[in-house]
Amino acid sequence: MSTPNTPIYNPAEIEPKWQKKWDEDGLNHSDIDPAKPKHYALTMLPYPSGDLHIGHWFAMTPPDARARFKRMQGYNVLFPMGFDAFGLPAENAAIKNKVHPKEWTYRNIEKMRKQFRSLGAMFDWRREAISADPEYYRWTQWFFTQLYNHGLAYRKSAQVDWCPHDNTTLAREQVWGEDRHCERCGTPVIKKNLEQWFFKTTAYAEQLLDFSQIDWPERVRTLETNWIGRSEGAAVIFTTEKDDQLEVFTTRPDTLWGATFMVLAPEHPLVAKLTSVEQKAEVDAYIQDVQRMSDIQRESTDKEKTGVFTGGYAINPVNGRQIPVWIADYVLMSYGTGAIMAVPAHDERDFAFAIKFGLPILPVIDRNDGIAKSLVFPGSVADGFAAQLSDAGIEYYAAPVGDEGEGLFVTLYGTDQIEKYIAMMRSAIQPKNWNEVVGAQWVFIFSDGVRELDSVTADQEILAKCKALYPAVGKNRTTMEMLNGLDFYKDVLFHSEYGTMIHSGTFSGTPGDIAKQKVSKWLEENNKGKAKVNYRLRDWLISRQRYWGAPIPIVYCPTHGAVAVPDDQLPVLLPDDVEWMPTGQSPLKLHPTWKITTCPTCGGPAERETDTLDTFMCSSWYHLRYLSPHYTQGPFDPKEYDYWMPVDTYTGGIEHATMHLIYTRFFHKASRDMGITKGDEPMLQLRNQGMILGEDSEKMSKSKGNVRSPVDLVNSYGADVVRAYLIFFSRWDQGAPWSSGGIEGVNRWIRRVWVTIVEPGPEGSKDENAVRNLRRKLHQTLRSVTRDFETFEFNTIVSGLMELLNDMMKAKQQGLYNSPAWKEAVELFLLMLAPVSPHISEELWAWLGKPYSIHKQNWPKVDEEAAREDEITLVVQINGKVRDRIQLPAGITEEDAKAHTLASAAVQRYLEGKTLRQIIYVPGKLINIVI
RNA sequence: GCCGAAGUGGCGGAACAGGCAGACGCGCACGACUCAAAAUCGUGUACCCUCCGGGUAUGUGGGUUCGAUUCCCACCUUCGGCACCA
Repeated sequence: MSTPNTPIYNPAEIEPKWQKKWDEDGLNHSDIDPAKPKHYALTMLPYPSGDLHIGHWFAMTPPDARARFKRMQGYNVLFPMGFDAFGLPAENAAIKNKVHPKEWTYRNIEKMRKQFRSLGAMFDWRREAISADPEYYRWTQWFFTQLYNHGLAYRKSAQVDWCPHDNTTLAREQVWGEDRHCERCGTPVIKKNLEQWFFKTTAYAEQLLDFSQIDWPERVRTLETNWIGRSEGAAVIFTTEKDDQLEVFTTRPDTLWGATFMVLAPEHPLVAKLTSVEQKAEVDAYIQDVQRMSDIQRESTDKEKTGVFTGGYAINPVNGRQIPVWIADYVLMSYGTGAIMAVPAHDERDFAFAIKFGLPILPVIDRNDGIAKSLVFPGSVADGFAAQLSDAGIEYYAAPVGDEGEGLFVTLYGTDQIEKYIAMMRSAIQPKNWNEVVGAQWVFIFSDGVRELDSVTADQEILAKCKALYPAVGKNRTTMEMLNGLDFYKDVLFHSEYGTMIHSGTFSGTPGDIAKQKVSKWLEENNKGKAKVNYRLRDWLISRQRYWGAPIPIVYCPTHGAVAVPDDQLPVLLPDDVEWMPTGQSPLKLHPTWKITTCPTCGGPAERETDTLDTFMCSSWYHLRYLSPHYTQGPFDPKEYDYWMPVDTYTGGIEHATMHLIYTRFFHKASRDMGITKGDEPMLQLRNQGMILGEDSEKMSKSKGNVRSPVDLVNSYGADVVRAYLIFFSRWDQGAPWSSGGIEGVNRWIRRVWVTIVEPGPEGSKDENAVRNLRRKLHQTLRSVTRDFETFEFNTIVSGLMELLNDMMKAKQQGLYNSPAWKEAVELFLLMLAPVSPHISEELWAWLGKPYSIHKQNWPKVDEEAAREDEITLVVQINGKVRDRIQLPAGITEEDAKAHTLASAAVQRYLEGKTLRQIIYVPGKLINIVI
């Protein structure tokens, strides 16, 4: 009940009041102060899309609270904010609403800035950076010319991903999902051949895999590691009949002797030269087919293998064997060399291809397990195969598989027979009907013994051995399935990495663990290849065929080619007077005069590059621009850099793991090598927030009508309540669906905080126990809140404060109001609340008559004496089950504790008639009696 | 298919060296206040039983241990990423 003297909580009044005062006083300014340790807290900058949504607030509020906590701990904290202001949505809005992108963008920035202020965040707006400002993109362009001059930016014609909706190319990182869609608009991309600019991110692949100097979440490190996709293997040089060198990359140089054919990507430059006259028509037709196919069709894994023989042959450098060269779309021009040696016996894809086209399969790795030395392809072709074996003079033992002759089980005994078999496979004769095989009956070849089998099912010994070796195969499968199943085959052959080499000339018998190195070494010594590491990571495509971005600072001169615009002519300004044509073409290209310029080298007539830079380039260095957003002598003031960098904590969404976070580390490392930045890493610690969903557990979207506007929430509850709720309602790293009931609970709590502190209560109690209890809870809470701020466990900060307030309310009822312990509790409570809900804590701090500002106060220290428990609740277990709880003094000795326990009535009851075996005592916590 | 993360009440979640499972909040039920409602305050709230008391519970099944949400193994489910990468 309010008395006339107690103020009423009115966030609508106090929040703007304090925001204004903090602004006027420059409370949130961060300036270099060598006397203090620095803390650079960075949070990913938003794109100015229109309004701040609840996701922005969820992303920013806990880091803001943590930055405030760090400041109270005595750090000089830099917590800046800015806008990633170039990008497609502005341009789409321009086309749709006939507003200039610049106007649209800056209007949104104005709006969002205001919304940020109502959140009560501690951003130092003097350090705001906007990537679309010429004073910003001048230096984005400068970075480009630096990279260009150091050979890290280059231009090439390549098949690139093109979004037909947004009319621009995309980096590989911006193409998502199974259907290869545009990260922004969801349209499936198509391939185009275009001259584009790239950054050599691949040159840093190895360094990007090294996370030893940074504390980043495992999840992000894994995503990046997979994305970079390091493969160790060897480059092997085959030669063609026409003496061209044909390099392949393989991770399995130990299987070189098993290469029975070669496959090139249809786009491979040697295809035309290799193709024989007879095969030309077929090859051309296939290449046309492939080009017509979309990426999705082509790269679908379940698609049946297609390909054609070129008519050409390549020579295997390890044994001089001629193998046929095929082309197939499962080999990608963009990885490795666009050519592979095919080892169907030990590679699943090659196997499928060989089966389909009747190419030989030659096992060269032994499993060393005494069962399946080698095993080969199908047959509903059993008869033909058997006849072939006989024709080749091979001795074999055969048994039919199944009751109705579904297949043939073949055993070869001894190396001589196997060699003959291999020779047969090498010869070009193959059963004509192999590619008509439908069923999957496998023919097994064993070399460890002779057996005549009546039927496979009868051979219990083999079955038992198989079961022991491959328990997964034996389970729930009939013998037929087991012998026929591809699983079994895969297990035996494709996972034979560490098997001994066989049928490999002088290398036969090489143990699996050293096979790869040994072959690689031999290749290198004989100039036929070398050990090589390959990465899935591609160079970063940075050209965008759009207007609203930083122009690529390049001029094309007929005599000097691509010339970087000199530093003193930067920025290359975007022209404002542009028109949008319905063709979707970049207005820069259509601008009548803008691209006409002179060559910086010779002064002759030249043309500007009309593509703009990927906006991810702007955001790769924004953390540096914050340091000195108006600096004109360089991208940043070195004095500021030396003080603030590197970023201590970086927060943002996980969706940037394979885009921005890779780019910005690349940028930093490349800049370091160009002498611009220092150290190996830009951001030491990274933490990711989860996502807030709508109340229906769906992603918030306007079309679903489940969007919560933070502005409305602030209007109804005040920023302090919204902040506390965002911190409290879920684990920050996970996110959760929004709950309109949940925020009511926090609203009640904030109001209770106000009332508990502001309204008087009964005074004068001398209850020492009550004082002790209050102080203990207070300092225990301080300890846990401090720890939780450090470790980003935000939700338990608020729940801890809730528990403390509950105890304070109890203490107030007990008559502690206005006592020294009460005053201490109120003071520390407000200090702990200050980072979470900065306005109400400032208001109550002032109401208490304390010096302005609460945010400049030091974070309190835990009084360990007060936090100490002086009584413990000893949990008494009997055989691990809780049977009793005993209150005992905290310092009690083990002996006394045991004596007390055994004396308790509850324990006595259980002990009756039982033998006591053992007593386990955990000091201060628990006693377990084993009987 | 490969890589990774996560499974705890009706819900969000807590349990921070292997030691009381379910803190805190939402929701719900009952009560106080009120003519009434809202607000506020109080009490209760995992499940089962024979309700004194006992039993079962942290995705499932095993294991280690005096003792497991926590460690180990296998499996199931969900989510995220990659996907013919040689």
